[in-house]
Amino acid sequence: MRRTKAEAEETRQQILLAAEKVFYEKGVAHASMADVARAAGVTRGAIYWHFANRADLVLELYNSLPMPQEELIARELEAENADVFAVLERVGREWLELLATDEHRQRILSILLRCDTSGEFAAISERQNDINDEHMQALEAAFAKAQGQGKLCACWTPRSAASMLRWVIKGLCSEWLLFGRRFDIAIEGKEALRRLFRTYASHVPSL
Amino acid sequence: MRRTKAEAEETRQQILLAAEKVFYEKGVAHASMADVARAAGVTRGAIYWHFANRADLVLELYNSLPMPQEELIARELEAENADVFAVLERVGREWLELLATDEHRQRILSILLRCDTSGEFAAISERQNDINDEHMQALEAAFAKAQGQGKLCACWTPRSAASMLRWVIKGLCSEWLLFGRRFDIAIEGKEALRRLFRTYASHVPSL
DNA sequence: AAACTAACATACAGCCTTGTTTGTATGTTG
DNA sequence: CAACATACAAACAAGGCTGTATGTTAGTTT
Repeated sequence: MRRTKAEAEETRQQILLAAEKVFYEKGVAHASMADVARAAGVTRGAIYWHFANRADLVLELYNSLPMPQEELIARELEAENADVFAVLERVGREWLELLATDEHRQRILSILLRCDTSGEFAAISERQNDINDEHMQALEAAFAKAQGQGKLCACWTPRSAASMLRWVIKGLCSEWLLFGRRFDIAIEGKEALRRLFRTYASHVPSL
Repeated sequence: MRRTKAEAEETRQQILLAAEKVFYEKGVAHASMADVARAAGVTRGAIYWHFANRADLVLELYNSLPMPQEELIARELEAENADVFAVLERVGREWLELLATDEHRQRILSILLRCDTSGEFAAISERQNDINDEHMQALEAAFAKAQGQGKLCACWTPRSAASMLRWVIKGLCSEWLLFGRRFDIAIEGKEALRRLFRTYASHVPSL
């Protein structure tokens, strides 16, 4: 039963939604394509028409997440007298708020966190790694700029500051997502960021 | 071919070692019992004799990890004039060093991190959660003690300090384990702990 | 030394999955 | 309005995996 292009796109979205639900509940590894198909109200044929295989389906799930405007942030940080800490803290806060309010993002990130990165999903894992590397470079550059402005406390290096920020956010998010979301990530995260950036700026003797 | 008890225990250990290797390389979900058996030089029969199923095997892998002496630490912290920060920092450092030097621990923790916590492995996940909760309680109590001694900077609460410590360590470990161990966790972790505990102690105005 | 049992190996049944292929009805295009 | 391509459904083939049941050998007990 040939459908119009719009209808086809609709079923594609349905499949993605169903995959999100099923993979989140049963785990990527233990959910079959038939499970997804049932949840989407189609047959496996439809899934294999729109997606090459399960790995591709997960990848598209990942791609369906709108990513924060990195170029915009980069431009903000490039400004001559940019307040690096203020920008970074705000971006971090926005990211946490985005995660806190977008349930799709929560589920998809949970799926990716729990999904076995070896084997068929290696590609996804590698892409995340690449993105991570870029982020770290950008972060380190930003902190270096702050250091040049004399704003970074002497006990931090750009690298150590960037690493610490990344570790805290990563720990925070994984704890929240995998641990039943037993605290308010927006609030606690905001406080943690506040404290962290305060220590970046405070004037404590170097190590 | 009936073996003596000692020999049986030996094959049990062989199976555990093989499981560690295979699960680490292929991921728990995609490795079959036959894979493990082959790697151990036995048949699946031997595995099913020693372990109930795959989940049990993973659980025993987890149990094979010697855990740090929590009671000993607790007693140290209970001392009237205990230097809480010094103890906590040392314990954190020791934990990172233990992880850095013990490859079995690295592989097993990697397996657990990447293993799908829903479904058959829910039990393991719950146990980790319980342990986590205990740790958090102990940490919070320790920081509360430090606060009582007037050593905790006013901008921290016992809870926020404990959370931050946990997030940093968790972020640090997952980054290192899942990310190809591309930095020296003992050194960088030591530095991060140093900076973190310095901020706990430093006298910065409250939030 | 006979009876028993621990420690496996081997064989079996059956399910579930994946990927593909075929069929088909319906849009879409010239 | 053909001819073709699209968007699926349905059927198929093949294999892998799990759990168990059974077989077998060698310690162990009495």
